[in-house]
Amino acid sequence: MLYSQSFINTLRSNPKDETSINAKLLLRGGFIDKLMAGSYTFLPLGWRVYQKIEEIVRQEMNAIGGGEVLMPLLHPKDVWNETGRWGDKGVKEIMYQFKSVDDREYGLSFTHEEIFLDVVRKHSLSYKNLPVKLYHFSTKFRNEPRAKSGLLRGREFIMKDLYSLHSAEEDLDNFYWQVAGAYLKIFKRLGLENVKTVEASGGVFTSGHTHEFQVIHPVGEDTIYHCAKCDWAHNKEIHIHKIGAQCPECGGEVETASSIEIGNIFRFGTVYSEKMGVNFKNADGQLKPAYLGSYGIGMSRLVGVLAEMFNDDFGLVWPAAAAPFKIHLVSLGGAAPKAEKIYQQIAAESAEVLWDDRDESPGVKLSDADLIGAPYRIIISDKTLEKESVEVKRRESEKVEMVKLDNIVEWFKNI
RNA sequence: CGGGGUAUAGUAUAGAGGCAGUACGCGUCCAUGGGGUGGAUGUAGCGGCGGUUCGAUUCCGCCUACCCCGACCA
Repeated sequence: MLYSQSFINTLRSNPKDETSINAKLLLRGGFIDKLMAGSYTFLPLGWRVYQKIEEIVRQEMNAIGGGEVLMPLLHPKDVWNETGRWGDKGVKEIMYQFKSVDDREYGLSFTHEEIFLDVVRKHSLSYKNLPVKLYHFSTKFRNEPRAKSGLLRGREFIMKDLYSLHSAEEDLDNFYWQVAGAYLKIFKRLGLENVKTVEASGGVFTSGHTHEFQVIHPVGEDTIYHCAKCDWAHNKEIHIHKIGAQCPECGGEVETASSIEIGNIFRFGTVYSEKMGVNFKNADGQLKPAYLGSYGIGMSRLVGVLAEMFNDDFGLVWPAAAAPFKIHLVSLGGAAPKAEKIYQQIAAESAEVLWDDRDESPGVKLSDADLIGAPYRIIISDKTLEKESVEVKRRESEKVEMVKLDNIVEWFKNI
């Protein structure tokens, strides 16, 4: 992609009204734009990052048998009344509900259990049809009392939510842990190594215990208690042990940490199915309520989390899997014609190259490259051309490497 | 929702009860060409409503928006 044609506008100074690292860097780098508190536009760079993450999540959801769909965001009151959630105090606090000019009442989606159940119950289900596993990427609206921290807590954000319906509790349990495994795989692919699977309460969603996926980070809003030795972890809400106490699993020491929640999984059992009449025929021909699970990942929040975690004094340092471009090609001085050739050669192999073709000073181009944070920077200049070479540098490293012009395409094939 | 803070150009910032300034950005021109290069020139601004005043962007009040702490939290 050509820089000059890409609507990339970096800022020289930090925005005065943002203090969170992710908001500062993403705004400065031209990844996002703020409409209002908790509501951001993803600009071309930011959307590329989002799409990288989305594709990874999609692959892992498909791998566990999920079918991708897209459910509506505008919901009629009636379906929410069936579960009794429309009038629920906790729900009313976060759900945007309103009356239209036609005097009918609507709500904006903050989750999709009701809609998913409504979709599946319209078909005669037998145990042979189950499980059903559907997921989608879509906007969630939540009237947060306080939006904050850039992309970490918005009033409108993108979530991946997966819903599953089962004929037996054990089947739900199995799938529940299968999703947990897929989630850890996703986070690992994104470069998030130390994600804790934390036992927690279900908030407005369920009275049973659930599991959250938490990244340990100082800006986190959550507090978790986790074992220093094994995988045991509890959310503060349900935690009854003291710091320094022994882990109930392995006897190791319990530590506390701030963390950011990036995913959450729920087992609802048959509660909502009973309320909404979501039944299936078992092998004996009897109608039984189906078992529901739901599983979320905060997609847009994940962009913020990565920005928050992967940066330095000069800008973002994207993990390879989420970087908007793999290669940031900078041409200096009279090297533009050669740069164009290289650009075309690399672009022919993959679209993952951004060529800064602007007529700007070296300092501007190099600073912007740091700010944008692609994993590899290639410089081609009169100086490097004297050696028939380009300079290659990894974003997180100081070291530069000279690579012969003739070998550059091959070089990138092998990384 | 409670507490604290802020509001001047696209961005970041000065400023005074009486013509609003600087830097960056953006436009044009010249020079330059490996870490936000130098010079010339142009462009664009006091969040809203009300009060005090001859006169308010400045003082006062209210509102709104944004940020932070707390409460809350798929």
